[in-house]
Amino acid sequence: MAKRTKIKDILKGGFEGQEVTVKGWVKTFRNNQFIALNDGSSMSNLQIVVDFENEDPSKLKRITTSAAISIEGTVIASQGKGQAFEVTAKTIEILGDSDPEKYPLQPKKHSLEFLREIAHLRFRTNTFNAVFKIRHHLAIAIHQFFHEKGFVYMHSPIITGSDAEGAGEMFKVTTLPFDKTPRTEGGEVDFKKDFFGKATNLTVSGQLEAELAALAFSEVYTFGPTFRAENSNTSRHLAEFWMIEPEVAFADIHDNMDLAEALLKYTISHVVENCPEELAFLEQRLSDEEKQKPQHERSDMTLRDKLNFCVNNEFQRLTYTEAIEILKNSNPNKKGKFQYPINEWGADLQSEHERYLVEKHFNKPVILTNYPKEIKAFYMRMDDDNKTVAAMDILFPGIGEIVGGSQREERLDKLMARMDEMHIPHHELEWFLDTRRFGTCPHAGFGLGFERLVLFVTGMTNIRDVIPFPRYPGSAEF
RNA sequence: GCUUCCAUAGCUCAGCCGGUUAGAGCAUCUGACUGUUAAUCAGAGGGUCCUAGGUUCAAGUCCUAGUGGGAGCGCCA
Repeated sequence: MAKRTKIKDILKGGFEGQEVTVKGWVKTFRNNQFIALNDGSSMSNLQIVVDFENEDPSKLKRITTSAAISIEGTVIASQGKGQAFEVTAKTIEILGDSDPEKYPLQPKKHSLEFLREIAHLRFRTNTFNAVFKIRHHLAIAIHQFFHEKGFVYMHSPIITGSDAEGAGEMFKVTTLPFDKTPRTEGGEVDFKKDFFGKATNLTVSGQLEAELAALAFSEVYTFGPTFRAENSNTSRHLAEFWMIEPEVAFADIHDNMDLAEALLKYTISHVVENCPEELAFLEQRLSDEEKQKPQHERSDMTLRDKLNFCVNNEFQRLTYTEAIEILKNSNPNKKGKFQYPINEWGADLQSEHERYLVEKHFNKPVILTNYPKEIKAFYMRMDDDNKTVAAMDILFPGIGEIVGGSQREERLDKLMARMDEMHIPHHELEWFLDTRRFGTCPHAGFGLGFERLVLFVTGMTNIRDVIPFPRYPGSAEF
């Protein structure tokens, strides 16, 4: 095949006067003369100038929106105003036709809901080009951050034999036939006959496995798909999502907060530096959206303002107890504006409370720590007061909880006592308890929801629009 | 799972108090134009008004149920 020059490189300059071959998909074909060509290397299109008077009219008719074409031609300084360079076509080859009567995308704004229904084609839009480029850069930045710090990237299993991870409903993994499942004498499903010889599920968290590795490598992280079979119907939950879970030995909750804050700032500023074109586009998109909203709901910060603000300011750290005091004395609580009024210590915080703290009271990312033990998981380290645990949640404006983590309970007796209180059978987790038997040490970690980070950085509002093929209740298309 | 809003052309939407043959912009097709920038201009085609019941002389419009979608809530990352 003829060597292809990427459109991104041509637009950068330095090709003037050269013969090139470019390939891509037609965005628009104007005036029977100008092709806007895109190959995905850049959000910007390359203008191809066609000598229509000397070109086969039947071929010109096949240059339709989203047709794949190959052009040989010369790079010249553009005679038009919209771009610095363009290519005058010498030969045009149609690689793949696109029937304009049937192709659903037009050169105009489409609703995100419509594009979600044609997720296989939405990659060809500017918005999703930008979103998935940023998603890529965030993933790379995460690996880079941990690699530079000497963390070991650990692959935790996707199929798990443990049903005690405690992070929600799980998807069953089985090869047993549904119509005639083998039964034990007691009438229960006999999982001894199943593929793994036991009941298995898709993982809801790689944390417990990451802890095992952390107590050997000191610093590890996982980054992989995670599954929750919850019937969650919101703009920030998915049934299949990607999660980053670092786990660090010889670290306490403060080290944990420092790590999470540094990770978020590093990845966000990586995107600010490396994706200026994509951010500029999404910023414009967002401000157009905001113009549709009533005045009081509009944000006075642009997307890049928000990102820079987040990078340049300390996250607000406070304890659950302090947060309850603020909420108790807040105007909306006094005026009865909260759907769930805050009366006493111990109440679980609702999203209206989190939003008040983050978006109204502090107006910046907030790290909440030391929650009551009753509303947190069994593995979190008990504080000296025996009432709270060393948990930490990071709350972001517009997103809510983006990180959930804790210092882990490293003391065997205390850990087992908590398991008993929460009715978690020890035999399921003997392997986990072994880490507390053989060289236990203080350690901490957290889970970062990757799509929630992508949501924040792109300024998108529905999590289904920041993962290529979203899975949620009632939907597993493509 | 709960609350609430929505469903009319390929897309985005209008359609008044229930009353004639359901409209617009964009897209598509035909023609014109030929340095355009979501090109422009002229014309044409395009409808199971989500589905099923019901009320009524008459339903896109009102009622009930279902389906699908959005937003909010819960579960959480």
